Amino acid sequence: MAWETIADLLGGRVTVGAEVTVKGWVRTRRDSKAGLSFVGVHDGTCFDALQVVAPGDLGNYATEVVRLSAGCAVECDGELVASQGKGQSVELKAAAVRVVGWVEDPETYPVQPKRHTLEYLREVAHLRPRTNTFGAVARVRNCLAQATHRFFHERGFYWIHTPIITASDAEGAGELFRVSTLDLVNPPRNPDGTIDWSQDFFGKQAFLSVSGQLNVETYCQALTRVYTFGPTFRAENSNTSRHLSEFWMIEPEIAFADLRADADLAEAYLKSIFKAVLDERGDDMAFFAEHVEPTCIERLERFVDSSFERMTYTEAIAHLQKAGRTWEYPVQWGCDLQSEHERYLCEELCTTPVVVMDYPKEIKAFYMRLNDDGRTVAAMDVLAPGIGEIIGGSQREERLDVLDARIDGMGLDKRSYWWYRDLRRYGTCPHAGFGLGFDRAVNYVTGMKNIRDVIPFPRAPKLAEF
RNA sequence: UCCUCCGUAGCUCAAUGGUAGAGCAUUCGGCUGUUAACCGAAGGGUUGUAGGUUCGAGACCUACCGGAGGAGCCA
Repeated sequence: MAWETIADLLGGRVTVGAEVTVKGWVRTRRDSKAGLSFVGVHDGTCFDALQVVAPGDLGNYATEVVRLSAGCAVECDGELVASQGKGQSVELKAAAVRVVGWVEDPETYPVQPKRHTLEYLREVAHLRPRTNTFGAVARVRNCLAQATHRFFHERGFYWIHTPIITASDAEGAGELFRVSTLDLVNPPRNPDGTIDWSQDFFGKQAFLSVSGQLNVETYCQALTRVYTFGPTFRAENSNTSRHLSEFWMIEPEIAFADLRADADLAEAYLKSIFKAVLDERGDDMAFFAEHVEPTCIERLERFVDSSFERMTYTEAIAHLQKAGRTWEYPVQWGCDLQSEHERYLCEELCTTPVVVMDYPKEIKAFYMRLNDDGRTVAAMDVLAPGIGEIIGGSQREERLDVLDARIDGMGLDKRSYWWYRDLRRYGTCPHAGFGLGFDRAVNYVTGMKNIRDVIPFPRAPKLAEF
């Protein structure tokens, strides 16, 4: 008998009348003393469960079938038949139900067939994928990841595997996790008492990468269109619903391109992966719309059909000053946009994602290209309702003299960037790119409020149990 | 890291400073081609931890631990 997935059985890809085997985990059991039981079986291949009808004349009916509880692993053989009941089109008329793995203490099985809080489920992260919510998140997350690779592949981008261990805090993008094999209790020391990093594994200080951007720029300057997609690490003591210590970032980089082309790419990319979710994960999105965020489907549909609002930083400041309200953080040209400002722009003023471009150079990174006005850089942030900054990008400074002036001006050491500066010495060209917080994108799509609930095993301060 | 709120049964939550309760789950019984089924019964507690106030603390005070929301940092 062929082993079929529940997605294929419920999706009409197996003909009614076929003899099949199904393997999965029990969600619910309802007994009919008329002599049969209904067992809801999930295998995670789609949102819905398969109803397995177990007749009372099965050899193990009294001894095993009626003892099935949530979480048990089973294999069921039987005929796929049209359902007599409501709620499902087809069901499995079981000829055999084999219990592969029992739940040893049903009373304390952490995932009961009832509503659990997301906070509680975080404490049982090894079992939460068995719930409707986390199964749906996992499938949508995968859909977004596959759609990401498809989007870039179809446009001639190459996926570059940038390193996870890096020897320099190149970007200055935050606190770093140190990678070291030195003895913490008794490290080798220099004559002046400081730690002698030359004796460490890499012969110098090393850290987990906070961004693949600087590395991927080198491949951009050879392969034209490239991107990274991998884990990124920040050791900041951030305790919020939108920060993780380990998160996944997508960073495309395009040569012979300016900031406008960069914004165009960001918009096309987001629309593409959101459309994939609408096309491929209707079952899961229907669940999110019903139980998590009622507007999540129409929000995506509107997103795919409309265009981003675009404004300059200077225009954004003007909008905020005209908003007719007092801000906790006063608004004036030159200040960084705070959460309350970003929220107003995308949630109230536009009610759509907004691209803010051309920020003051003082509040942005050294590698962003200086505009002709001499006071702004070609940077952009894409702000999404409910999430905040989902994309940060820029056109890169391709002129060596300007780049050097920026490095000096920010008090950085040019020698640390020798290979990055080399790119400007050998065939430099305009180029641009952005970083997308993948997990934040999953939040936006699903309507899930906390970033710890859209990554399988969240890492955050004091959180690394699983 | 800062501000605010929260911590009671396996889970979700009640309980004026005065005998710790309900729903779901679990076990047992009844009923039914059932849909988070339904009806009845039973078991289940060092109220996050450690001190303190009080005749008496789940409740009030202090510290710590854990969680949530907001802020900062950012993606």
